[in-house]
Amino acid sequence: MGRKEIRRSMPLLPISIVMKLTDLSARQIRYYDEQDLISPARTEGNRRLYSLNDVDVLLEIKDLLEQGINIAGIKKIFHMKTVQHHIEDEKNSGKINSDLSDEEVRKLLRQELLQVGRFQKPGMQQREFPRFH
DNA sequence: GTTCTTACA
DNA sequence: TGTAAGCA
Repeated sequence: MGRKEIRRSMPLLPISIVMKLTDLSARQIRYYDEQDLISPARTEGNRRLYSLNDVDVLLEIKDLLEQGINIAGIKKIFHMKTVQHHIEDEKNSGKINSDLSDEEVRKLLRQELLQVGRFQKPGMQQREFPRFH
């Protein structure tokens, strides 16, 4: 992890500030924490301290939520993003994906993304799904 | 005064 | 998710 990432993951903000920054309620922010979508640090007094990175993730969650995707779908999308990042890391570290080609992996991820549509909140209007390359 | 957990509508 | 209670 580089210095830049270390700064972005530095615990700095109390929940009141994060609420204003994301326009999410304390209830929602704590709930997404419970769902392991974010992992804010804690003070000695057990108060959550959020990083700029946490704020970014919360904004992403908010965006996906507004697109009608539920928590299960958001978790899946985040997981896919993680997998994709690992693939890119391997690629950049000189390693070669022996079993599946890069294109095949993207194809699989795309298929999974389409399945996220089954994680739509009931009674919500359909909107375009986020794109993956 | 602010935040936390737990519980209930 | 909102809100209230009782703590820290």
